[in-house]
Amino acid sequence: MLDRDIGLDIAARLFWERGYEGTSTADLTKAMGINPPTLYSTFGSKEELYRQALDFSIARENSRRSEILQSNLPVYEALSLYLYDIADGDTQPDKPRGCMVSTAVLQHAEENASVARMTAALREASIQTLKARFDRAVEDGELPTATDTDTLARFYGAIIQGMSAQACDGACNVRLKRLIDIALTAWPGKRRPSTENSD
Amino acid sequence: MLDRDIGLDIAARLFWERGYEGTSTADLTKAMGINPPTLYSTFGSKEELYRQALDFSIARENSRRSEILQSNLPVYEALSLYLYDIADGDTQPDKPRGCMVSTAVLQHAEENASVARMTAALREASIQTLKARFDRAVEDGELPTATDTDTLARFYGAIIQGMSAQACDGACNVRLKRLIDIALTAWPGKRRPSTENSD
DNA sequence: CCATTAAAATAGCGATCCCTATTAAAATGT
DNA sequence: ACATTTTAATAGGGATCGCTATTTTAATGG
Repeated sequence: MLDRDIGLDIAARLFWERGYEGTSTADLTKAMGINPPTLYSTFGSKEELYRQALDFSIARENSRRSEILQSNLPVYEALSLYLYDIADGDTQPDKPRGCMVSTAVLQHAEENASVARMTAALREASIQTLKARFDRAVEDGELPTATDTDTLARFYGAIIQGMSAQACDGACNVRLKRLIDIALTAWPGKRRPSTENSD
Repeated sequence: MLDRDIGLDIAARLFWERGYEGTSTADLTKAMGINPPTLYSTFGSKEELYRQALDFSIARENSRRSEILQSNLPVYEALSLYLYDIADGDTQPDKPRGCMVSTAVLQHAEENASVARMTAALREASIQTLKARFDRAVEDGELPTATDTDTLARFYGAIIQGMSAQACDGACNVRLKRLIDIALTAWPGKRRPSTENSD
């Protein structure tokens, strides 16, 4: 029998690269080096395995990223580092491009609607985490009282999703970070350096 | 035999909703009311049909959107209307959510790599169209000479992709437009109204 | 050492995938 | 009206889908 965490790591990587519908149970068992019955006795079903692989991967990333976001840094600095960290995650060498969650299962066959709801809920949770940090910034006087933190969180959520999409299409680390730098000029009260070429 | 354009319209809608991998040829023939051999004699293959359905749909949208973008309006106004039009397209009633191209085939099985390259090329073309408009704005003195128009185009491209993703997750028209309004405050030289709630 | 439990591998279920050879129906020409 | 061409429908091929019953192998207990 295989180690459960190793299996989840292998599954996560396959789902990450090929998506839920693009990954077959044959792909999964082959990559894990197990037989089909082992997959089903260990993880329940393909959908359950996907859920567990997502949880497993998110748990790993979240410790570092929530540390950045919930640190005592000024909210603007924390957001910057958070976005840079995501850009790095989208473009790791020897890893699939983009984010495993941000752009997963957006289109899908009817039979996979519950899987799509799952990833959508994860994306919403990620936006709510951003919003909560922004709300704290308002309380701390770092942002104007009447700031629309919900829209602000959805704006940076859109940036995160856009970065994932562009990373899937081949965009490199540096290109994503240039994009982040523009997104950060939309921060409330920030003065804009007029977006010029450096070369 | 069915009318070719009607067939493409039906196919486009199915692919739009379910994605390439989530749409089967049985779905397509059933929705068009034809038999499998007719599909293959008319459109060649599933992949060819997808390509033709994309071209067909893009041709329809592009006339209006490139009119907006290439009009004599100031570039900032043109961009605003362009983005609003996309937000509307992402949230049409009785149509699938999101954009048929912006977030299509980001993850995929190996066997569908050529389909993914196709949609990636369409996204890149869309970004280059934006960049070309921004370059013209630089020539016309609407933007500083040293503006990094490439990054600026990729930034608004990311917004477009993020909007599509959030529309797939259920975001409404108004929510997307609030998001656009923030994105527009990142426009070079724009003064930022500090992003407050209107209610 | 044998009986019993637990683990792994094989084999294959019914359904569906994309696509096509073959048959049936309809349209056309003289 | 009949032969010919064109179009549509059926049937199904070979492969794969997610998943499981069954068999084989291995580990454990007395």
